[in-house]
Amino acid sequence: MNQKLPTIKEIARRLNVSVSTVSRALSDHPRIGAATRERVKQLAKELNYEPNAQAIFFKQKKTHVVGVILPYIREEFFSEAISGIEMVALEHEYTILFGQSYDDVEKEKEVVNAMRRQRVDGLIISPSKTTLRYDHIEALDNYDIPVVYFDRVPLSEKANRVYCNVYQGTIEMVGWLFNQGYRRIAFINGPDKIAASRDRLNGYIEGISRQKLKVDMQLVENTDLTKESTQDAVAKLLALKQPPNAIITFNDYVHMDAVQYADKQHIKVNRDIIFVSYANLPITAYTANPPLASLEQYPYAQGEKAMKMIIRLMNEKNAETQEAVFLSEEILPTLVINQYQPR
Amino acid sequence: MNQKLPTIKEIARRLNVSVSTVSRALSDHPRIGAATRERVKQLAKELNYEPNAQAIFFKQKKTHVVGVILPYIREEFFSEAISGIEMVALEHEYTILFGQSYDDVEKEKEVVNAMRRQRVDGLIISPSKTTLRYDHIEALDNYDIPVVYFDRVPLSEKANRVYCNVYQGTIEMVGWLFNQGYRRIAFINGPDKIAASRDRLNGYIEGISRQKLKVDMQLVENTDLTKESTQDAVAKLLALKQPPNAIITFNDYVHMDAVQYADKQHIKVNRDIIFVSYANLPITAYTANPPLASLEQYPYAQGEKAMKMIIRLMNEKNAETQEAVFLSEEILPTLVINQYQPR
DNA sequence: TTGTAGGCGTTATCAT
DNA sequence: ATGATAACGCCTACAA
Repeated sequence: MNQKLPTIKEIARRLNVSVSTVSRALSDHPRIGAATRERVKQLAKELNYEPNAQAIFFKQKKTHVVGVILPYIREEFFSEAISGIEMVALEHEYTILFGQSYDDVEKEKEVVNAMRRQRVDGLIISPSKTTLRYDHIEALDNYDIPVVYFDRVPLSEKANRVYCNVYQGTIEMVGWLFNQGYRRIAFINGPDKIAASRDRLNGYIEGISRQKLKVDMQLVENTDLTKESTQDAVAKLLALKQPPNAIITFNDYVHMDAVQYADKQHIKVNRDIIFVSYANLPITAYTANPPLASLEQYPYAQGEKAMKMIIRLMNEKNAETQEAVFLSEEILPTLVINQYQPR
Repeated sequence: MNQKLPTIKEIARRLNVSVSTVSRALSDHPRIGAATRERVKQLAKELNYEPNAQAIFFKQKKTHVVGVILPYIREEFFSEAISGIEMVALEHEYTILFGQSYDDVEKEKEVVNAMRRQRVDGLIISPSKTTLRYDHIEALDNYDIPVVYFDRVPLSEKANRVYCNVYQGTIEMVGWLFNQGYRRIAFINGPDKIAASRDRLNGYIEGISRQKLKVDMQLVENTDLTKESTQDAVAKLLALKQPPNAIITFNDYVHMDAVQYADKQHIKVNRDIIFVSYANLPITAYTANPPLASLEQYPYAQGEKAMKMIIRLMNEKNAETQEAVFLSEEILPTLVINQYQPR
């Protein structure tokens, strides 16, 4: 073929009617003759007519594009999340503009601006771990671009958020460890500025307290999520006069670095010290020492919810309604116990 | 703010000049007075004017959107690849429309059609493993949408392709195994319909032959890439009268399933039988039994090349030039030897 | 029930 | 050097 794509104008010309007639016929407008409607639809089908989405979006001042910014797509958690986003987007005929921040706030700014210039209708973002101020994201408000924070949500409630309640999950996790007989429960938390870490810590403290144990802050370390930092944290815990017999790690990636190091230090992972974690990534099933338990955070479901939320916000924007009401959706995690024999 | 975004029309109104003057001033058109140019640029800056990409693309009949369809983004190989694509896209102000086929040809058709309706300017695709016919993709030719096949390329040369030369890589791999003293080298290949498998097999046969060994097809099994199928293949190899002492697997995911099964069968992985693989995924470093060697295929670089190729094709399309010339780019893989002690 | 015309933001082609 | 106008594809208020 390679001929030009048919337009309503072309159909109108061939049928000797006006473009508006064609437009109405194709959109089943009530005030149109049944006969003409069929003639138009018939020819449209023959010509393989498809409306030009670009033209429609342009006229409507919409792009039907939603920006999605994630730290690292290669992390299974985020690739699952974007799959959930994609699924809902496809159902609603939205398109995903994809970008990574590589956990770098400067890169994040670049990508946010690129998306603004592309006039995305909305943005779903899981901010980088170095993002402490949200100015560059909040600036989108000036452009009427709604934003949904996802998984890594700001502390402030003045934002639309979808996240997993790791606070509750952590309490449950500590309770489970207690019931298994563990009393010296350590925690390798993430960067202390981010909400994900704060929630875990609060859950940990609450969980320990509920078991009438004393919170010992010597058992709490932080990692900036690099391998080196995680290993430092493990080393500090191992060097304690009374080392822990259980270690909770920030997520499965931290877990993998932690147990790799522990293994090198001749610790029998999940026997001398048991390890539990967050995320429950399928890939851990293949690793030498999977976590004995991991908190499933349902990234796919989170992605779906985030996309549904942004769609709702984009529609409300049209309606020009309310005065700064923020949406929030919480997912309850599940503690998944791994069935396997530690070596 | 929340006011409407400024347009050239608005700037023109305020400056009492015509829109065309503004347009020319902003685009540094030669026939424009230096004074007016500065006045316009000044005001544009004050108003934070940004050209409406939608309007420009609409007029140019371009979307500046490139579709990318991958089987599974959660596979590290593909997430690396899309990162390479993203990087080049960003540099050239292209946007990525993202979709997954989940290795299902029907889903792939859906996504391809969705992208066609969105009028992507080009498509980069790594076809699903169940894609045997390419009609639905080739149909894009009728819409003047260039296609670049990526990694999993069709056998036919009548397509634009970016791929890794696993044929050469496999020869090298077999040579390395031979030099290490292994003589019974088995191969668990992928689905035999896809080019990736064909190339590996040819490389294997050539590699074995170059070492003056006899090709024994009993040592060659196939997997459809599911865990079960892979385990069947391992089982068959183990059941041979003369089992192999080295096994090459289709990729690191197949490797992981294979060694997990071998381990259950009380094989000492990488001692009784050594395992080598393709992809060299970082995640394997955390697994119980990483491949002793893995063929690095540089997915990021492949992604970059694919994006550059599609950009070139999209530009040529404009020029309405040549008669079906197909581009092809090949990346040479590297055999990476893992430094670690098998258990 | 159908046609006409204007507009979305921008660029290009004519004029002036 | 600058302005007026048409055009891209579609929709819609208004007119007939």
